[in-house]
Amino acid sequence: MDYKETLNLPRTVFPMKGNLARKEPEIQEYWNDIRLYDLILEKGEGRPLFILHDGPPYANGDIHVGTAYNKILKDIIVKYKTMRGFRCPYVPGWDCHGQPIEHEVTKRLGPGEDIDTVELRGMCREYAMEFVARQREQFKRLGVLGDFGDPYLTLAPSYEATNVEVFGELYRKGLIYRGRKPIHWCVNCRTALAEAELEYEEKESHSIYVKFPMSEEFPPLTQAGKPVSLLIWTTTPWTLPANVAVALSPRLPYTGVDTGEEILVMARNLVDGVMEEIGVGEYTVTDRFTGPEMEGLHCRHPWVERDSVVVLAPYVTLEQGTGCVHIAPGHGQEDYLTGLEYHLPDPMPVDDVGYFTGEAGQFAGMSLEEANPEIISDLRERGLLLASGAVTHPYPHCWRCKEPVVFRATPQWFIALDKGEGGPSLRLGAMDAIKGVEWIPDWTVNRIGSMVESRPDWCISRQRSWGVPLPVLYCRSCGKEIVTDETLEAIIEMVEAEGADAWFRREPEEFLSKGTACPECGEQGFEKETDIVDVWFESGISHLAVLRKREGLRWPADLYVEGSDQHRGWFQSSLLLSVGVEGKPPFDAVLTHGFTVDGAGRKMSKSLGNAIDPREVYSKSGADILRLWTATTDYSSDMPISGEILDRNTESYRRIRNTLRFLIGNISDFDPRTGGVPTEEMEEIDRWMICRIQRLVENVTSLMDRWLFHQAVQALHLFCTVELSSLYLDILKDRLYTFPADSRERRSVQTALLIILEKLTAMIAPVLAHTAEEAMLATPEHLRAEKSVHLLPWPEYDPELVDVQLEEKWERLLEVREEVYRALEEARREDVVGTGLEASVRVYAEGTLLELLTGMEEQLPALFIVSQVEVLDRTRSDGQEDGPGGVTVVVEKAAGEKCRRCWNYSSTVGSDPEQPDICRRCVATLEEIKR
RNA sequence: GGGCCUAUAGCUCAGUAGGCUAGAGCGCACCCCUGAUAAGGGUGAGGUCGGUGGUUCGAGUCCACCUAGGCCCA
Repeated sequence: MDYKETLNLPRTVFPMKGNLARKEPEIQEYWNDIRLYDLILEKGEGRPLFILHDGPPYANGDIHVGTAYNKILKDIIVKYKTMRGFRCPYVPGWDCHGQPIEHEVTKRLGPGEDIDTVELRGMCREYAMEFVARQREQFKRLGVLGDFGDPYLTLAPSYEATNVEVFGELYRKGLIYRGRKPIHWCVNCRTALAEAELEYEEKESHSIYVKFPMSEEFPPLTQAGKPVSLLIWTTTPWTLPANVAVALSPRLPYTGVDTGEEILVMARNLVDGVMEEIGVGEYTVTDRFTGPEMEGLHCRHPWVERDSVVVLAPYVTLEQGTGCVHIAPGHGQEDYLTGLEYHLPDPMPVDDVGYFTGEAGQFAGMSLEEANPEIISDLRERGLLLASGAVTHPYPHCWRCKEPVVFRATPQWFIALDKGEGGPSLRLGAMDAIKGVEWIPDWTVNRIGSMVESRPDWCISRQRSWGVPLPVLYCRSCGKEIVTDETLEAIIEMVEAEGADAWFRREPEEFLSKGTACPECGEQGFEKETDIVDVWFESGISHLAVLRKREGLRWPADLYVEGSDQHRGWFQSSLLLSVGVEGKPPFDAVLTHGFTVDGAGRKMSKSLGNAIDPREVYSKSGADILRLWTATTDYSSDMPISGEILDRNTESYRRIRNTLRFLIGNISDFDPRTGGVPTEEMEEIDRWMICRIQRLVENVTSLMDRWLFHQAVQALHLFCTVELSSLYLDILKDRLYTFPADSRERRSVQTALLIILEKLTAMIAPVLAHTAEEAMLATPEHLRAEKSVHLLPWPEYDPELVDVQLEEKWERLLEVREEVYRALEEARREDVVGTGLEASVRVYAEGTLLELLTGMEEQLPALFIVSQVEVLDRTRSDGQEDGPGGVTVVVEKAAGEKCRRCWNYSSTVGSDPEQPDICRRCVATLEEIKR
């Protein structure tokens, strides 16, 4: 007879192999069919809100592993909070405007293709929407749940209009002003260029050494009675008209060099090289001094009637030049910053097309190229030129026309960080707001704090087409800026109705009531600002445009979750704009995660070839593998990912999956309503497991609440591996398989297994979103509480079910079990036994342990998974050496024959002549089954 | 160059207010099982806690410096 037929072996449709690549899309389709996202929100009606406000990724390119990480992490949090009883509407967003898209579209158009702004914007919109659509599908494929049918887009008219509202609000509060800032400018294309639009190529430039004569006393040098000059070196003579200062290093040593007739100031370590360059062989080095000693002294501009002041700048180095750097705040980024620091004037004598204006005096009307030699010869005539030559160096060129670009200050709009009209400045307000926010991990508060503390005013102008216009009109005749409630209202209304295109399509007068005259000069002609607003401004208002304006949401958000680069980016722009408008931060908590790096901790890059493509992972291994990786990785620093790391995660995944499979398979014939066993009537080990699962719930919940997802998942995995698979489930097999299906002993296990299955499935659901769902759908229908695992509540910890005494007792039993296994392994190696069931075990113990074991003697064979166990008093036995753990274990071949049914060895095998190859217990079981 | 951060077995992580021979799981090696079977069980080998110096009776844990790496800035 084939006794296998008489066993209760596990049965399930839940396959061992996940085949996630195929299965996950089916599950997602199921979610779609049952409208899961809506169902969850409906179920959450009336519950407290938890708002995780999504930071908008840029609508360009496909998702990479960092984006995937971010979205999955958010999804895990949303799913967890949902299960914990919150209503969590999640509205994904996209950042749709900006230079990279405009650049890409312009590039596709080809060179020299000048098209109308509105037409260009249309193409950009199309481009952005294409990537929104692509990324949306990719995010959904990761298992992310949210309002993907109606995401927020920064190009939506009402969103665009919010920019104008916020600009108006800040303008009214006096936080916005017009200033100047240098940008890369192509005089040929008459356009501003972003860093990405520059191509660095070798260029031959002038190389000149110029004297700036001191106009006041500096005793260490001037006491000699000779003229003293600072010696500068530059490759751009045309920037000299805009010179206002000479910068020295705050650290390096300087010296005066006496040529006989005069004294030249330069960095001490550069003297030899410089003197050779200017062709002076005989000289003496005089006093040594430092930059700070000269700070604030004045020199004369070579020809303009103004002084040039001595300042200090950290970027002055010994790499080239003289250690004295000519500063023209309108012509360089570093110069500009120094200008801000010292409140220097910023003359800008160069116009849009690269010609000097009247401000350049004698050089007015010349192009920069024409002016260069003129300036040099003028310097020579004045005796200020010490050397003139040529130098070849990398220089930025325009990506379109390939011509060299210039650095040129233009009027731009700024948000003032330090202006406070009747209140604290934006900076102080933001610093204060930071204190009221929970920063996760906690040290990130320092990072955002120091950044806000030290950042310069925020330049919000961009010389671009693809974005939201700065809503400013100017008087055509006097240049007066016009920003009034009236103009703002008109602009907001039109942008709401037609999108920001309205600004580019309409005439300036359409934003003014008829007959409006300039309040300054009384004229009536106006023009529009052509700059658009910085995209960081746009995304920084998302909390207002989305949380405030959308139904069902709430301002401020509970949580923002982004990568660490957003301390400079979105976290900060959102904070500043929120403090500016509302006086409060837009979030209660901010969780920052690190960046993804490869297995060696290095950043991912195409050239290194170490990048992992999330799309490849989900289409080969499954999104749940990526989700598991996300959850098991500590986000507080860099998050490594590599083939090996994914492999390890896949292993963990299989363990969890198979554990679920075993649980599901063994409750297929169980219905708790008819077969459930009350906890107090359960077998002791089953009660113990009920206790363990409570501990697990407590632990995992606490870790999740403290944002320690990786530890929570580790705890779940450990539970599956250690407590279930290698211990409990292994022990149970005999009871589950060989006992009568409806016996109390078997129903007791099944009751426990079902409880464990339910809790486990629920707790993995936020992470293994698909697998948990699949597991739920694989359980018998009458056991399912909901249509989807994501509609379930999070398991509640019940301290009533924790029995500390029971735990202590079992802890000791498990220690003994370990000793038994060590002895069994020894016996196996000596060929005494193969499987544990071939063994009979004698355990020698003493004291309380002996008492404990004697009391459990009946159950020990099951616990050790051996056929026979005898507990003996060690103190009464001779020759038994002390074993570790307080016990000594002796293994022998089990007595009797192997039962063909339950595989235990027993001397009762053969006692029933009709069934000679099974044990007495199995004979009885078969009798019962027959009935 | 500056600010913030990271560095514990091949991989992912624990290491509580400095205190016994530094832990776990995975992987690996070897063995068992074949009634969770492209599964399951067992035993075991892996770490000078990035390096150097210091504080201390005692440091993975505190301090300084260095190295490597990450983000941001220059």
